[in-house]
Amino acid sequence: MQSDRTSHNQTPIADKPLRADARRNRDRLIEVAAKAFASTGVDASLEAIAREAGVGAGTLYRHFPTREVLIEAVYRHEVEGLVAAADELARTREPNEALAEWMQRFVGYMATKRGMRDSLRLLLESNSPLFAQTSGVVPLAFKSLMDKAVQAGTIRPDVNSADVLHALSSIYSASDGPDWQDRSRRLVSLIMDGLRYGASRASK
Amino acid sequence: MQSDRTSHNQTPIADKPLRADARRNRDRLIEVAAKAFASTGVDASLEAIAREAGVGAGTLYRHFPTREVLIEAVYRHEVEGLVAAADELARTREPNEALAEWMQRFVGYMATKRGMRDSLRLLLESNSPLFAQTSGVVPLAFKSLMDKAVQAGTIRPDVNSADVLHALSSIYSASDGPDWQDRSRRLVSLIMDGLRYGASRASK
DNA sequence: GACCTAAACGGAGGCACCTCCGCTTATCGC
DNA sequence: GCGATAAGCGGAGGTGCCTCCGTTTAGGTC
Repeated sequence: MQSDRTSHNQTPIADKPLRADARRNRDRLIEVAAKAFASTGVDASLEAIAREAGVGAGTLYRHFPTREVLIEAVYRHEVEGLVAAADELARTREPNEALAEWMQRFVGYMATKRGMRDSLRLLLESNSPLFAQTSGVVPLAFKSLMDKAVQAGTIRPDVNSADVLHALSSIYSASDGPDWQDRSRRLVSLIMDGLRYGASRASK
Repeated sequence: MQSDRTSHNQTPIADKPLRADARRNRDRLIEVAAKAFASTGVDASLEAIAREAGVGAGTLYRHFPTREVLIEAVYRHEVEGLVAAADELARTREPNEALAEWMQRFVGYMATKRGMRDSLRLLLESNSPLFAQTSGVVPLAFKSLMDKAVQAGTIRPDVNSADVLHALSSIYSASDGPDWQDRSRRLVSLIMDGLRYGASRASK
């Protein structure tokens, strides 16, 4: 329970025990920033974000000294959300259903984050430490969902999960027209049907 | 004298006939900006530049809508200056002397522009149209100076001008210590002596 | 529950960016 | 020279960035 006898709590990613109010403000800032970045883009006014979160500019800058740090935090939060959703679905739904649902969420999620597209791409290309930490966890979570469905026999076993994820990402990239929402949904369904095709058990 | 009968003066790089006051302000802005960029770096306050040039912010932004445009203009101006100096020296001095003098100027010039180093490198790497227009004129001017000295017999003929220019650039890059000024001067002299070594005629 | 202190807050203030628009002036035809 | 007028000027103003520091408060101690 307690291992902080020595004072070297400098673990690479120390989850320092923030004070309750600090943690509240931090979370709220990330939440508001995610919305702002998604709609306005990553150039959204930091002061506006602070204002909407109900804190002063000083608080924002204390938590996130630069815009980049805030962007990273938002990205990390979103990734965690996707993984958590996968876990939750895996626990509460049938494998087949969980997979289909998560795929829809993934594309919908990506599409709403249009504003962050460019900077995320930059982040991925740079050698940011963030990437090392979050890289791969989404594909991993997705693979796990697919494996479960394969085991249940509702989708075919001969499809590479990375390929499917890549396809989903492409859909997001192409989400530009006025009706991209519906089209994306249909495309995802199509992919899901492809997975079902020739499975050992019919899936509803 | 006048070829503007038709209204298509949209040459790629139109040297539009600016009004006298506009041209004055423009030149003054470039001059001040060059100094500011060299000392403070390319992040120098644009408002400060406008103030020092004795014009309003509006005037600066009308001439140079973005910081990048201003940087480009400064760079272009500097390149033109170097080329003009080469022409002038070639006309008014002995080939041998002209070459030595220009080399010293080149290094001195580069050294004072430390603040622009990074952004210039960026400019060179990017596919800015600026580069296509100015690329090569400095090496060309330098080669011309060297050729004249070779013809006069005061330097040896078997040295590649591009190599020498590259050496001069290196000196500039290494100009970091407290006495870089003197050291640079000595290094340039050394290179010049190397060029003289074994020339057909002794040069003073 | 009272008190203490380090942690956290938040907003005023200083600086910079950039735009907008009423005023000034160079230039040209007469 | 003398308008006319388009070109140019410049600074006020609205916004955003970021810091600094006096004030507030969470969370532990007795």
